[in-house]
Amino acid sequence: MSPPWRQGEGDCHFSRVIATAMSAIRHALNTKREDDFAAWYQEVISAADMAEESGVRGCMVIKPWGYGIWERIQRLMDDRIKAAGVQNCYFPIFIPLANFEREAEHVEGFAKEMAVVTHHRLIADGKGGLIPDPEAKLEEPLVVRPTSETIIGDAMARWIQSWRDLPLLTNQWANVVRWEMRTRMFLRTSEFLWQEGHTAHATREDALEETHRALEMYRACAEDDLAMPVIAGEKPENERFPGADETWSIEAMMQDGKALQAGTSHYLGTNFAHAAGIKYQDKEGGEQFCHTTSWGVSTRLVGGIIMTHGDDDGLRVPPKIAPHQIVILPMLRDKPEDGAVLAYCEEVRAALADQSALGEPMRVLLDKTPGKAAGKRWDWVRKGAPIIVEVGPRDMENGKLAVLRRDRLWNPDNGKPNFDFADRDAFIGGAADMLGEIQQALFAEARERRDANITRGVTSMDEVAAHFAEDKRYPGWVEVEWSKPSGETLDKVVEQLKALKLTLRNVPRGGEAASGTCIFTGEPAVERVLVARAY
RNA sequence: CGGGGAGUAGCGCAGCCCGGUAGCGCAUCUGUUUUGGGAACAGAGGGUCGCAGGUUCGAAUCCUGUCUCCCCGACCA
Repeated sequence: MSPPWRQGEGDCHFSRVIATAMSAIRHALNTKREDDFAAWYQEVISAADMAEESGVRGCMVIKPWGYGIWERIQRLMDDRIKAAGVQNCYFPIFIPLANFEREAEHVEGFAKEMAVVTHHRLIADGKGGLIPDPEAKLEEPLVVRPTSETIIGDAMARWIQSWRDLPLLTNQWANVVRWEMRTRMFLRTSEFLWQEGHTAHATREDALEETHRALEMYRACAEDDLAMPVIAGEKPENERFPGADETWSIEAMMQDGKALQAGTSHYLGTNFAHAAGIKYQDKEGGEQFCHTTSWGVSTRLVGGIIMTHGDDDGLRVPPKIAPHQIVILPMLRDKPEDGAVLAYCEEVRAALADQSALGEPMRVLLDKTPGKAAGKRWDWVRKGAPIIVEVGPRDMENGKLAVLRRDRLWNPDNGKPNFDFADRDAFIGGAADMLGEIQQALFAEARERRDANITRGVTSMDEVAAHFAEDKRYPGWVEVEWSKPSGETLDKVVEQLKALKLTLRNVPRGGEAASGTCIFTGEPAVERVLVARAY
């Protein structure tokens, strides 16, 4: 089976490059996806200058290009959150230990990966170092938030008295800490950045509606903003958030065929309401517990973008989330005409920046840093700027520009960068459309790849095992019918799958009804569930 | 947290077994010649060899501890 990134591309540009000129192409990265996907992923992060190691286990320094992408995601997501009537708040990073003890499943889920603050002062150890002062031990340890249900639940209990106070719709942008055993940049770090929405409602119906609204918001953001196709659906019981009655997710397919849980939305029932005393008086004067929800997406999305859109030349950033959508590189030669070239570039920059693309002011960078344009070009290719424009003295004289689209980097005929020597005004006039096209092209490519790699109609565990056999490097996902077992029966299913390094992803929302028998239990199937290797 | 691998200049690595002036390629800086598409040549700068102890006249090299990263597993909304 060929790698997923070669599938679903038909006779498109990239395939022809592969066929005709691959050997001639000198890629901007050293590692190819096909040779070592994990090493390639890390190389993209360093080559695109997105993040670096920090010296603290599992924690990273997010550099301007990586953080700029996160800021774009934040901006677009925050707009969607606010449009839904949710208000931003900020809650403390330190949570009293006692808060966590209230919800039994929640404790169990997070206890093993908690950072705990036990002292509030340091003291000299007599050997030139510092130690926590034994005299300054906290009466009650504070945990560094791994999520904020408990502390926000406290606030909700204070803020809600009447049915008139509902629904209460809050969100916070914050960092959280989970002491992970094994970390990977962006995908699983000990500290990460996210948003967590927390809402309280009068009824189960209202809370479920909010759970689904958030899920749909995530689907729309992933697909329309990040150009990352996802499958929205409900998580099986064993994958639920600790303390949730229902957990829903969006699952994205990475180029190596693995699934990435890219966002979750939980219906928490009245579990946290009981734990924190979130109650309201209804219209009849009776006391009721609130139904709550929580939902979040994190910097993990940046990892998802890398593994969805990256190629053997680095990252490709969808225009909607690119910090710079167009980068202009003047060809400077330490000659008198340099000034005129720069002025010409500045005119082009200003003309572009004056316009809108994809509903926002166009983000254009004139890169004046010293150095040859040809060298800087590859830096921007690795970073994945959607459009790179190079301008030399002769372009200036002729009113032209050399335009390079990152999604069509190579000329299939000669294996060289696929420059289009465009008329200046025509390019300026068409730039917004071109950015829209790139956004669409990246999404279409990823969606075709995903669709080509979901296998349906698998009716036995033997078939599943064969499908995910060792020699198949890119098996993608499999959808099977099952009886939705729970408890110990489900545990056995999970164990069976684990032996094949497989996990249950989700039951796609609005999927076809099941008609056959469960491949795990042999009982009549009730729904279809996705099975895949996962990050 | 268990097993394995690694940490030497910004990046990629050699040197370690067998202790004796810290090296190579790329990148950077300077100069010259070039230059419409990832320039060539010459010269130069840059390293407490992850950190802390120990052995030794002498440690990148040997020993102990520790931190961090990678791979496999366990774990992981």
